[in-house]
This record gives sequence, structure tokens and C-alpha cells, in this order.
Amino acid sequence: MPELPEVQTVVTGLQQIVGKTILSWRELRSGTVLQHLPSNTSAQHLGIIKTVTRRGKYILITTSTQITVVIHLRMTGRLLMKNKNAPLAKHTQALIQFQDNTCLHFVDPRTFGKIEIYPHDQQPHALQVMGPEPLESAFNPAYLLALTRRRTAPIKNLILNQSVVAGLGNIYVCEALYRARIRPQRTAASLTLPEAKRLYQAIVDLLAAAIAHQGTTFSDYRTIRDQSGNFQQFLRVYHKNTCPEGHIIKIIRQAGRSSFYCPTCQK
DNA sequence: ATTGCTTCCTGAGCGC
DNA sequence: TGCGCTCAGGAAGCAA
Repeated sequence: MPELPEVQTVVTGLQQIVGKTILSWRELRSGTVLQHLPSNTSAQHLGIIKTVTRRGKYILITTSTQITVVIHLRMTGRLLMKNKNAPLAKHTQALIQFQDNTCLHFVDPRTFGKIEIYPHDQQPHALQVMGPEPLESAFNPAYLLALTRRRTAPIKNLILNQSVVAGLGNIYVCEALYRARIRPQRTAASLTLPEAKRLYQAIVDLLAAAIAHQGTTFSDYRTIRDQSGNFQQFLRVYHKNTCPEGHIIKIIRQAGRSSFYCPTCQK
């Protein structure tokens, strides 16, 4: 599933659409594109792409006509750059067509992904309450330790929460907790200062390494050139039978998701 | 305020 | 071979 490193890889790839003129968008599956523009705005004149950026797991595309296109891939969404008359893959839900005969395809089998079109001064509520970017200075050991005080939720649930820290999903949370040697079911408040420091460092190092390897392809994620990521070969606990030390991995259920951890290495 | 459960959806993998 | 069942999970919405 696309988490921060995968979304960052897509956004980096999408820098090639900056400067392109949008001709139109097409919604092939009803409900995929949510339009929040005033009713007197013509959707046919979306303008020229100015920027493509990332916030958490959201992709933000701004245009010369003061429009922001917000895309969330959820679990199985893909964005693929193709030429105008390229055949449509199964589950292609929407298309953004450019004047230069290229086209951005949004493919999503499970249909949880969304494209939202906003005026530039509006954005989804989730972005307004989103926590700091983990690779920026607002996210640091002191911030993480302060947030965990008086919180009874498991540490895993806390760092999955996008309003605590942006961009982490199930894979990187499991991996970060293994690298920090902390069990996922520990209450947040039970973390010590050294543990908070380890967790911070594990998150930062892990995300940087995953970005350097174009993300993790577990099932559906691809780059915009339809290539797999390479970080899956560096996973230590997620969907593994044993950790690198040879201990048997345990699986428990938390926040509706599978937690993979090593009962020996993680305390 | 915080926590946790349910819902959305379809393909893969499994047992029989 | 093919059927039916279970599982995968991000985030909104809601209940406690």
C-alpha cells in the first residue's frame, strides 16, 4: 500500500507534468472524482500544472487557474503516465488528459482511492488536522515523547494516526517498531526517553531508505512508469516468518490491521 | 478528549 | 476445476 515513501516516489515522478496544460478530466467510475469547485467554474479550463507536492499520503497538484487537485491512493490506487491512445488497464477509474497527448491514468481495483478538486484556498479536513511531516524538524524526539504522555492507546495505533505524524501506514509502523526494539502493543505512555529517541530515529532512517529505493511494492503499488519499488527486500518483520536474528515473528491484530513483531527483539 | 469499532471494496489464496 | 470463504487495510463516521 502506498505510504509516505511510495507517495513521495510518485510525486517525484510526477514532476514531469509541471508545465503541462490540462485539457480535461474523465471519470470512468462514478464517485472517483469529487468536485468542490463553485458551480460556475468550467471544469474544461483547469489550466497549466504549477506544482506537484506531497503532504502525508496525499498528492497535491496546483494549477495556474487556482485549482488544487488532491489525490489519495489509499491501498490499491496507482497513477500511471501514458500516451493519449494507450489502452485502459482494468479498473481505470479516472483520466487526466493533457494538451501534449499524454494522459495520467488513475487505476484502483478496490476503489477506495479518491481524486478531489478544490479551489486553491480549500482542502480536505484531513489535511487541516494532519500532524507534522516525519522528515521535517517539527517531528523530533521531544515532540514524540510529549505526545505519548497520558496516552493509553498502543504506540502502534498512535503513530498510525495521521494527526500525530503524517504518512506512516501499517508496513512502516511495524518495521520502525522492530528497528526501535519496541513491542507494538506497548501503551504510548510507557515509552521512555531513550525509546522515544530510538523510535524517532528508526522512523526517519526507515523512510529515507525506503524513498531511496522507490518504496515498497507489496501488492499494487507502482511508480508512474509502472515499475515496482525495491524496498520490500529490506523488510525485517512485515509478512516475514522470522526476524533477521532468526526468531519466529508473532502476528497480532491491532487497529483492524495485522501487527508483525519479534517477541525476542522487541520489549 | 480519546479510543476503538464498523464500513467501504475486490483480488488473492486457501480448503474442500 | 471451481466454488465459497476469509483476508488485506486507510480513513471517515460514529459510539462509548
